[in-house]
Amino acid sequence: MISGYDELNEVQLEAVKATDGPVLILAGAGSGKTRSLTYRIAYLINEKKIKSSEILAVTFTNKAAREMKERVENLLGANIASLWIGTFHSICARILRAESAQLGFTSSFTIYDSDDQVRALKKIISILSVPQQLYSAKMIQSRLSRVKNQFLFPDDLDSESGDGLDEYLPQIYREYQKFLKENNAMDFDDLLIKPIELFDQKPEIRKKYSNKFKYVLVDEYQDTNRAQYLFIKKLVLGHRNLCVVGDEDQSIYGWRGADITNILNFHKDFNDARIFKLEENYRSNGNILQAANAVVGHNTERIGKNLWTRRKKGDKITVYAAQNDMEEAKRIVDVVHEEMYTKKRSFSDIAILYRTNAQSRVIEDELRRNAISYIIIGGVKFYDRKEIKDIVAYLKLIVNPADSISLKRIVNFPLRGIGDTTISKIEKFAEMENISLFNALGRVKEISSISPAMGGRVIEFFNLISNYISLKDELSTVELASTLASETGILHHYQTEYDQYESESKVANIKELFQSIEQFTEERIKNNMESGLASFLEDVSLMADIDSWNNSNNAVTLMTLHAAKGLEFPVVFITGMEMGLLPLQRNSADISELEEERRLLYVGMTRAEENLYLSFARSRRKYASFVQSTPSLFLDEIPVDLLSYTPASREALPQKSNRGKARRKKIQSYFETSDENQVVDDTYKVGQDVYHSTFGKGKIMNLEGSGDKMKITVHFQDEGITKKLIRQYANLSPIEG
DNA sequence: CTTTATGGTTTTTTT
DNA sequence: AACCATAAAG
Repeated sequence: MISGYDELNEVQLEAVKATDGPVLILAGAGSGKTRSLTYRIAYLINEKKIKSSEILAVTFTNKAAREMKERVENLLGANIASLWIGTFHSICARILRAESAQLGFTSSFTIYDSDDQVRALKKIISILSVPQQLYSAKMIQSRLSRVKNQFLFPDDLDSESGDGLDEYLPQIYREYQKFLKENNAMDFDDLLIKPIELFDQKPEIRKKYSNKFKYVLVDEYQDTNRAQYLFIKKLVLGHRNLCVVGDEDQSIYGWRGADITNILNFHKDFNDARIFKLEENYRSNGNILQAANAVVGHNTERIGKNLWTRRKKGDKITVYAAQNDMEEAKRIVDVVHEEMYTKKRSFSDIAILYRTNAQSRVIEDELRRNAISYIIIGGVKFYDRKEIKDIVAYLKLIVNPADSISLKRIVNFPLRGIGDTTISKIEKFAEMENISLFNALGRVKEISSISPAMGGRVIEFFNLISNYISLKDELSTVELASTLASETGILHHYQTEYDQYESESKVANIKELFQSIEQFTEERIKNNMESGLASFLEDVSLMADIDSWNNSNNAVTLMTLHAAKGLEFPVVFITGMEMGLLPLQRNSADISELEEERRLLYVGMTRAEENLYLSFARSRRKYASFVQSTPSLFLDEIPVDLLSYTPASREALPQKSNRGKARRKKIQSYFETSDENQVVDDTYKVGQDVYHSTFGKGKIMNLEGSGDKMKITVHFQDEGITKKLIRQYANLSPIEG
């Protein structure tokens, strides 16, 4: 018997012991969800004598997986290396590596990130001659990803309905999948889809995994999408030992295809499911919890729960109204100092949250000026930096020579005098010969339109990579990476091609990469796991920013509200509480999107243990100019007696409005009256004459959309051209008469 | 054929 | 302000 079950409350203990059959744990914020899950795994192993290799636990981040594993090991006092625990993506990747041959891939397939996807799509779009002006590759990528997350295939798509892109989508989808297969690559979405396909096509493989994983646990179930749902459903077919944990109020990934109905309808899928509600919050002071409850209580898409705490009420929530974003940042710094001196906080007790990454800049500047150390999660990811991606692309090509996206990324970097034209010729040749682009490089001499001099350069590159391919099993990953960086001249390039400051930071990043490879290898070897180059690359692809964060750094943490999920801090700032920002403008018109914005705020508020500071700015720099804004309607949803306004802000807050219809009307009117574009909207009509500074006089042919993003098609007589312009940037002026 | 300059376009959240 | 695609220069 493991000790410590007295750490659990009654409901938690019941939930831990309900091991067999479907179980839904509705766990409010700070209700000891992780603790319950941890004990449940320990209980299965220790009391029910289930082997750790027979348990599958799915978490939302790799960091959560690592922490949970450590906690279970501490409870058991034993190593549980054979427990499968990780994100959907990493678990699926692991299955796919093992079964890749069944799907016509090799086990060293490459995982394409969204940048790679866009590059691939660009190529396909040009081949299929999809009107590029109308649909950017980026837009198509997100559309396609959404479709794939819903486990839809080209044939499932209705090419007639919706906008013009639907006409092309099935075709793009087919070509894109074909391209991926030729490159021995899968994208993020394939990682989820392919296992399901495999389970459907080969029932014996489904059974194999079903039998292996006798107990399945899924955390953050409210953020699963359809593909993830199907994967789990097929996996537990037969034994049905499935335990899902989630909180519908914390569902914040709808935009990524997460389907809140997965959790709302769990009891319909499994009608004998036992449901446990964890409603006691151990994290936040009373006032904070009450405020958070009040906010999320305005939502309709919820099961509903009554989250309560025995903790003291604590301080009121401070609301600060700043003139502009700089002042907001200054105020944050003041309060950070105040918290440190009066309450003896350390930097690591403090988190500053915001809706969009762009907001961090001003705050960072102010923190730096005041010598407050901070770490920032998100923004430009470490592995997304150019200098890192370049080296990683070399490594990817070495592991998987079929990967033409990585090849094209580096074939002329550092500059080798091999340009686009040459590559297109080789690509054409590869297609004709039905060989990979890499193999075509080796046969460049057979292409008559390429000069011998040029061919020589190509061969040199081909030999370079071939050499590394044969070396890859002899050298360790670090050795490979560092030799590569100096031999190819990448290091030299970054040392010389930039100004000193930039150059130093880029070189430092490259060194950091080497270090993290070493760290990874050590860690993996220690745990008796796959440690080679391929596994490092997979780790890199599936790594989230939060995964490498640890709170032991003595620094203030800056991150988006999304990234804050699952974390807790004594002191939390939520900044930019303005209409248009939180809720974000484009997510405010649709009621269910507005509700997701509200949940996002709820997630942020419930991160705070003792002190919560909310702030907004009346004016904020956006792009290159200042925009005025009004306070977020969400502020209005917090009972006034829980708030303490900084003096200046009281008059800036909206009047408390009536409940019900009046309030909803108010939400709408915010967008009707406060959006000044609406007022200007009748400036532009079809047929209207306009003037443009570069194109001269023109006539409006068509209008699409509204507001800043309105697309205006104008025919310019003088130039004899027709252009589609976005209002925000177009700088058109109407001509009277 | 490659490199550089110019001008047009663009920011939501992320595995 | 920064990034990308295309056009002109080398």
